[in-house]
Amino acid sequence: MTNDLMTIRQMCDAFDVTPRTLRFYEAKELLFPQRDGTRRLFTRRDRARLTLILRGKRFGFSLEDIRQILDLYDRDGSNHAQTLRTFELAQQRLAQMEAQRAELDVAIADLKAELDAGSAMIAGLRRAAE
Amino acid sequence: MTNDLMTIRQMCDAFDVTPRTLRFYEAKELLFPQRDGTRRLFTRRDRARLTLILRGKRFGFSLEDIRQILDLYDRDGSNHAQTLRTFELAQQRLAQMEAQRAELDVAIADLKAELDAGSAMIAGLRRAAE
DNA sequence: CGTTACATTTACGTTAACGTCAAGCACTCT
DNA sequence: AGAGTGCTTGACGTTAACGTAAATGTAACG
Repeated sequence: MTNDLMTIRQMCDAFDVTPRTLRFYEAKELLFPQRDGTRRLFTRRDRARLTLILRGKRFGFSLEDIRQILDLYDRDGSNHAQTLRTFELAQQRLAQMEAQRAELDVAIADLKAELDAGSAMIAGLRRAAE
Repeated sequence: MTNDLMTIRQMCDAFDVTPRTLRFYEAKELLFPQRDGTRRLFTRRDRARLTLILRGKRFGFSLEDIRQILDLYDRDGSNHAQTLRTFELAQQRLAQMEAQRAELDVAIADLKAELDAGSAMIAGLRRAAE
């Protein structure tokens, strides 16, 4: 079986992050590796948390958002209200992302239109430059 | 007819930007207002440029990108190669935006899936918190 | 002339998520 | 002992696009 404790390098290789990132996450209290003297040893719990952190980032959550969510469960892993809170955050984030996509769609459509229209944009630039 | 020269406040009202923004754009050499003593007076040319700047921002261009494009036409308003260059930049930006939208679509789909699947994410968070 | 209302320059502050040194300890191999 | 490798803790640097505050000017109104 895989050793339960991993060095910083093993973590970096396994999750494709830099040592700086792991130390940064520890400083931000997202991870809590054990110590062997001065060296960090990451536990199964750290790996589970890191997995969630990276997933959260893919969803566009900030590290601070993620830390808060993780903390909710640190302090009370069985509170149903906390679970609901997490759902709410996820829903909010989803709404944000969809709004962002909508804006992006408009911008893409506009830009395409200008390119297709025979360079209205270019003409505009000409005028702006005199 | 509208006065050809506008004060900073008239510009702010007309374009919905702050004075700081206009001064910032001048510092970045995107605008070149005239002076009445110490005060700025924005010309028709400045207004045309600002319109393009704001349009460029909607498309996600950085101010530096915009400045470069504008400069191309400042230095040579009739060079066909410059026009092509602008097209290229626009096309690149379009490709970026579409890639970004694709990523966003994946993230949205993933997040929806986790929410719909009966909180796989929540379960993961529980485990990560122990 | 005093106040009000805008204007100006200068310059530090903000935000996120790390990057990039610098200096030094700990172990191992030879 | 010396060399090499890897880990550690600081601590400042980076990026974009302004925000914000301080000190000052000046134009018009009454």
